[in-house]
This record gives sequence, C-alpha cells and structure tokens, in this order.
Amino acid sequence: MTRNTSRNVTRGDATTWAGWFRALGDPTRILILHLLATEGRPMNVGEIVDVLDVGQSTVSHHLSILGETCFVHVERVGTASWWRINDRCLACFPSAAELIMGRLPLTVPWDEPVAGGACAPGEGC
Amino acid sequence: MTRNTSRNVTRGDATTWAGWFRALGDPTRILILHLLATEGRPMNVGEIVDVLDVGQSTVSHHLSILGETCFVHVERVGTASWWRINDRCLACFPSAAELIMGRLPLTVPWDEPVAGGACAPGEGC
DNA sequence: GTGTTCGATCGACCGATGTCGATGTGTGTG
DNA sequence: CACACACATCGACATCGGTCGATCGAACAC
Repeated sequence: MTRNTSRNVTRGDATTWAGWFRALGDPTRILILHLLATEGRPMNVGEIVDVLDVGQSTVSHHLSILGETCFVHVERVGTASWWRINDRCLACFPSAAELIMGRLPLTVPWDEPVAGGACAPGEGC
Repeated sequence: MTRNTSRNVTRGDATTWAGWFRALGDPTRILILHLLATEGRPMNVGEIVDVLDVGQSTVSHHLSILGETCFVHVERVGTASWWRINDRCLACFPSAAELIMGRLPLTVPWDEPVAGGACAPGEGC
C-alpha cells in the first residue's frame, strides 16, 4: 500500500486504521494479548488454549489475525509455534488514536526508520 | 456494570474494552471522528452527510454508536442535532490500550472523579 | 391549519465474523 | 516404517454489522 502523506484523510486511510482497531475489537483477542503481555514470555498455542476457554482452532485463528496486524510475532520451532507480543507496535498504537483525532500530522512517527526495523500495525513486519 | 478492580482480567472486562475498540473499527466512523476533530466545532447530521459519501440513515447510525461509546456528545436544539467530539474520552483512550497490555493497574485513571464529571468510553456520560 | 425540513427509526439485504469439529500437514519419536 | 503430537486449515453454522431506501415524528415556516 502506498502511504498517504498529504493532508487529506482518505477512506483508504480510514480503512487501514479501522483495521488496527478491529483487530482489538474482540474479547478473545484482548484476552490473548493481555495474557501474552502479563506472562512476558513467548507462549505456544496449547498453553493459551489451556488458559482461555475456547477451542484450539479458534485460538489459532485469533493469533493469525493478531499476527497479520502485527500485534504479535510468531517463531516456529519444531512442531511448536511461539507467539510473543510485538512491543514496538504497542508503543506506537496510542499514536494511531491521536492520528485519527487530528492531533498528529499525517506523517506519522513510525514512518521514521528505527534500529531493529520500523513497524506499524497493518504492516507485515 | 460493576467495575472490576481485582488483578484478574475477566472476559467481561475484555468484552467492555473490545467494545471501545470496535467502535473505532469502521472506516466511516473513523472519518466522522476525524472530521469532527479537524473541524473543531459541533456539526449536524446534514453537514456530515454532505462531506462523507454515505446515506443519512447510515451517518445517523454511526453517530449513535459513537455516542453510546461516549466518543462523541450530542446536543439537540430544534430539529437539529449538534454532534461534537468528547475530548475527555479521547484523552483517556490511549490509556485503554496500555491497560490491555498490562502496563497499567486495573484501577484506571478514569476511575478518579474529575471536575465536570468522569468519563470513559463505554459509559453513558 | 398545511407543508417543509431535519434526523431517528424501521425493515431488508448481504457480506463479514466468531465459533466449533473434523481434517490436513509437517515434525519428532520409537 | 508406523505412530503421536502440535498446529494450521477447512467446512459449516449462527450471529453480527454496514448499508440503503422508506417511513415516522418533532420542530419550524407560512
């Protein structure tokens, strides 16, 4: 996607931003994120299924969504998938809210390259 | 709803938080919020319909959702409805993200009474 | 009074989404 | 090799959600 740096907010911009919020718009995904954040370590699918009261395929599905929006990362080793919070995306997420409210210029902070690689929700990082 | 001040995040908490994010999870609502924020003044439904390329009933519907989650306020005078951004809710919204990530204690800032009335997304204020 | 304007509400349509159980796929083990 | 395990993917189902046109109700103008 080409990034819009003009002053006008297009419906495309709005769709992108809405996608980030929608990723957080489900209770199960909130619980998964909170679990990963409070545990402070990578967890595999089975562990998450044991804590949450939902099926394995459902957890896998939600992790996939969180991964696409870049809120979590996965590292596959053997038969296990180790999922962990993407701290960088969480740090820039409050900026997304202010961006929507017009409190930030449309050239957003995460446009600047950062050591370790820039990252924003919605980008495949 | 009784507010949970314990250390555990229940599915009820997660549902409440997810509701706030879901309110921002639609492009049209993002555009409405951005419009109200950048205009910096109350707007009526007709004005918003003229700017956005959606029907009047759709705009009215979205404004209602944003009102329920307390992101906007409405003042009805005559036949007009004047909608405006709820600055207080926007200020505390980034805290909601950090709350989910376990960076804030569950006794959140907006529990503290504030002159003019406390307010949080999800509360009828 | 009649007519007009503004906005909320209704009903319908249809695509998106959350959930589950079942199956598939790749990895490791004996 | 066969088998077990962890996870992704599939198919089905029910529900939710966004949109529209039409209608309704209240306030205003004449």
